[in-house]
Amino acid sequence: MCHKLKEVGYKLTPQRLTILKIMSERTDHPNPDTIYSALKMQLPTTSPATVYKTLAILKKLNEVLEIQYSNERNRYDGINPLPHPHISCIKCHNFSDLNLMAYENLLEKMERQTGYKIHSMNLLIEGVCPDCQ
Amino acid sequence: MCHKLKEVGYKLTPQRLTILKIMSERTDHPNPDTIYSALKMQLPTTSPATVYKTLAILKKLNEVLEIQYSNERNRYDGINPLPHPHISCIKCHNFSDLNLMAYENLLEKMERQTGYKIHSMNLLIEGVCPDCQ
DNA sequence: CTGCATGCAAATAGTTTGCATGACG
DNA sequence: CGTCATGCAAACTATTTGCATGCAG
Repeated sequence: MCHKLKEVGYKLTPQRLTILKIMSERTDHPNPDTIYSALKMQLPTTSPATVYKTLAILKKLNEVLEIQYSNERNRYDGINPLPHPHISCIKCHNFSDLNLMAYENLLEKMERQTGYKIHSMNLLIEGVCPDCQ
Repeated sequence: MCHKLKEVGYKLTPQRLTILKIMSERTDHPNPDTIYSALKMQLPTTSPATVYKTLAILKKLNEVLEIQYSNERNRYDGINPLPHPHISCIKCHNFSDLNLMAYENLLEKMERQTGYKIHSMNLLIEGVCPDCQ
């Protein structure tokens, strides 16, 4: 991530480095506010604007995946920035990746079926997880 | 729709009837603002609040499907209120249903694979439609 | 030392809420 | 005629923007 930022000409500030670290470590798909809280722990004078600006950059560089989540705020995945399916529990709000073997095939199949040149396929499943049932 | 509303005890006001009409006729998955504009044509003194309140009711009664659409505002499908996949063109912003034959099978398969009791599966594909290529 | 990044505050946009008036049943 | 719905305005929330100051390169 650092390399990519530098390469494209962005400065490596402490704020950005910290956000990169957070995004590359967390597996829980944090939203901007969660990221801001984590960032503030280490840099108390930071602002939400910095988080939003940095996420925008990372998103543009495809270093982070933005995930729509019901009517809640967006979540971000900095570990696997390629579009992939997610599953979320409506009770405990657990939010995790979903390994769907047929996913890649599906994409090609869809292109053939629709004639579209597909840029992204977003699949979000919501339900009640085994523990909450 | 009317029947369902009455049944559950909601009053059939001109505003609601007009919104129901709009939602049952439009195939373009309008957002709240589009619905409000269409409503205002027939009832000029109406307000956005009424649209939001009515959509909330219809959504709760499963008479309308709410669709997440990238970072744009939600869209609503009053014709087929059951969750189903959508495909959208990032150039002309066409937004349409997608007939995906394997969809129902996929749901059962997912329940078996994940152990979740699935409430909804939202699939949104974005790309460039044949006309825009 | 030059320009981009930060952080604050203000602005914006979408949606929700409170409440007085009005209309459905 | 009682109750619920409406419509306005204000509140609210999340995000974006403008701008003066500060720091990376």
